[in-house]
Amino acid sequence: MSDRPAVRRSNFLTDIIDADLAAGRHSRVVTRFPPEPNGYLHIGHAKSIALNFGLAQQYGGVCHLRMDDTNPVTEDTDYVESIQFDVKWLGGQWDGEVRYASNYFGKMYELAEALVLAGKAYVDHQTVEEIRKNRGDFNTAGVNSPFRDRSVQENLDWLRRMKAGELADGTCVLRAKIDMASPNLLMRDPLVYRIRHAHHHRTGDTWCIYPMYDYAHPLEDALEGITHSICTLEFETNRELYDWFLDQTGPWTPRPRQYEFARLALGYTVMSKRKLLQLVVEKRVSGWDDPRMPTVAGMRRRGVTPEALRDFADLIGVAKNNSMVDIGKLEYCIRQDLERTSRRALAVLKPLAVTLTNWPDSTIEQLTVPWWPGDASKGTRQVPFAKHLIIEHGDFAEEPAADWKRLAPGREVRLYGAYFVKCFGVDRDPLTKEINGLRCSVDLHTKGGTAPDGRQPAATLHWVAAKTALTADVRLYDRLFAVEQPDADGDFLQHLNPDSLTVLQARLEPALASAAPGDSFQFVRQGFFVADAKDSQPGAPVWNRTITLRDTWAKPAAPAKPAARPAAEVRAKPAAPQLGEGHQARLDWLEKHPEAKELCTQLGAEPSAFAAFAQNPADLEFLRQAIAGGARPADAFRWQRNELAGLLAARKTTTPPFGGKEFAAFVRLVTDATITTGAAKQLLEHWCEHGGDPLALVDHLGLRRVDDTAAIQVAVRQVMDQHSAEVLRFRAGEAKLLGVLLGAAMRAAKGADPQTVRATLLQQLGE
RNA sequence: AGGGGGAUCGUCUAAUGGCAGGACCGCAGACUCUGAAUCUGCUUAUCAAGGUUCGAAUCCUUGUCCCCCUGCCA
Repeated sequence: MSDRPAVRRSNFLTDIIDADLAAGRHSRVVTRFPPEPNGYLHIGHAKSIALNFGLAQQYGGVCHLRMDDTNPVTEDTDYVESIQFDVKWLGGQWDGEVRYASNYFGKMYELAEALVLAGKAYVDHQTVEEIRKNRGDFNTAGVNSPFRDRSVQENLDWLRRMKAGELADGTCVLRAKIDMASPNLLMRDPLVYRIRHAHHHRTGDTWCIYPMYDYAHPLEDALEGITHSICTLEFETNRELYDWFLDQTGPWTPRPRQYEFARLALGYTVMSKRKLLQLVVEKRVSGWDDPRMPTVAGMRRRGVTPEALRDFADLIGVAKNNSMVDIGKLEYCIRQDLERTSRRALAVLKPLAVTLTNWPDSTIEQLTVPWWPGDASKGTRQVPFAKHLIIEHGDFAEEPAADWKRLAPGREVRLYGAYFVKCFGVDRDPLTKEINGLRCSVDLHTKGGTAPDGRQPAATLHWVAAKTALTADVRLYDRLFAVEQPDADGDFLQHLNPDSLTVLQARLEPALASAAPGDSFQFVRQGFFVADAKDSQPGAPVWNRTITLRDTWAKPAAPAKPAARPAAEVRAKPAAPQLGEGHQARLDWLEKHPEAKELCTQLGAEPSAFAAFAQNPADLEFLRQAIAGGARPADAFRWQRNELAGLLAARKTTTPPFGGKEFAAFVRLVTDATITTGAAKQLLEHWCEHGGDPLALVDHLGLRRVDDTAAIQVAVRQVMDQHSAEVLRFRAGEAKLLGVLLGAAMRAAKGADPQTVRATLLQQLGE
């Protein structure tokens, strides 16, 4: 995607892909970016684009660009164009042609008929309200539709009439027959097709029924051979349905899997399409590409580069945490890129006239100034210097503060690329008394900015010559919203930043007249500016400020930092264990189950914790069998609860691949000291994965306990030799390195007792 | 209430039972023809309580807090 050295990104998705590749589930990675063509792409999409295209690139796979155009009433060809443009601009290179969900309408319909034939879908004539009402809610199961048990033939007839256009919008829908009592509301007979007599931007009037997202999306993925279907967190609940539809229509090779990551939330802006649209419609901004908008088009016009956006995506990473990204990170990426790519130019935003009293009236000197500071080889331009100059109003103070470095009465400064000047007089408007001009002298021996005597002024100022300076519109943009979370409460519009746009008539050095639309410059000491691509005229660019320079001196614009959490408040939190109502309920449960209670007493287990465990009948029975099999009760309980449970959870199951009796044999291995605890964990993991006989596995895996102290000493010695640096540091006082050394020693002295190894290590370390 | 997710410096994110790391921000200094950039250094974190383990951010238990799900949108 870019020519930068490929960085190895590591996140939960690369972990999954690594595992898939290692296990041979896929031989190559196919991802997709599936926007709905009903709006402009924004920076959140840019994150998704970087992710999907980046993952494909990182693994040598491909990424598809697919328009998810299943709802004809909101979608449009114009959006299709802008989306393609933006994706390309961001550097996304999709595999083959642009794809469209609508390309698969025929296949999707065939599969829907197959669903009906298989008795897995039915046509429902309930009204919208009835469907909603009968779906139930979080606490109550839904009720079956009266049309749920229609015959296959009847369903097929109705479906074909829907497709044939015989029915008006809303007459009926096709629903999947799943489970109206599912705790996941999406599984309560979700809609598959609805009737929409609407013109589709691609299929025209061919169809009058359109598939719903939950049905269409998995099929689009499967049909395209997508391996990893990556979407945002709010679709987690939809995954069960995604899998259901694929299971009912498959088998598919490859079989796509859906994974979810946290969408981007950025401070001082809004990201929802609805709110962005509202800003446009209500003319709070000039359009989708207003430079203050977080849209890709807006940022492009603002002067943000695709490189900056990609760097930003890399910087913020990918995870499942709901997070709010500090907008400063975006600003950092923008500055960092522009810093190394932009030419430097002189422009004065708020003018203050300067007259050089010792400069000849009519002399205009052309100074040659490099576009890149300190590197004339990359190009120079002529900058005229004359008697009447303009400097930045804010660069002069009549009564300077103690740390003031700029111009003041009696002080000398350097003019960028030109001469040293010294102020000796201030002119005022006779009426307002405001300063309207400075009288200065110029040191003619400092041409180019260096003094023969080597003196260095405290400041270097930007400037232009009054007579030759261009006058141009410069638009100063700031954050669109005044608060970090505009949509946290109430109406987000009330948080609009009234100062998000300021238009100035600025004075520019003449060379800037030839800037092409889209050209970026750093206006020295001001910020990065781009010639607007829309409003610039040939020879007369209009400028947008992309971003200011970082300013560590005067920081009025810096947002107040949220105060650090007061430590006292943290400590004030009650340290006492909080026992919820579940605690008492579990104790009550134990009272009602004397057998379990007796077992609990026998184990010496904490009653509430044991009850929580014992409330699962399968787990309790497993434990009973283990005890019956001869395992010491407390050990059986501990190993089952602390170790086995975790291993099973990691394998997404609850039933172990062996019975309680076999488990007892395993537990006895530890109790009778045939193997150490550490070895037992290894054994258990292997056993869960591959099955077999635990006793045989002990020798097969070489886990039998080793008590040979001589062998342990050799192993420890070896480890110390291999980790001499750590040993040195440990001896120098870094006690935490004992863990590293001990870990290595444990692995070397396989099967040895940890205490013995530890003692041996400590002893040798002390020598 | 039910279901699905999540909790690590102020912010974002690593560490897959063995040295809590990086980046942004901030602070201090150096350098500077941009109070920028660059360079150097520094401050700051495992939601809580128990348990398992030689060793826990990581495994187990119980809590706490946050997000998502009841469109014929995607």
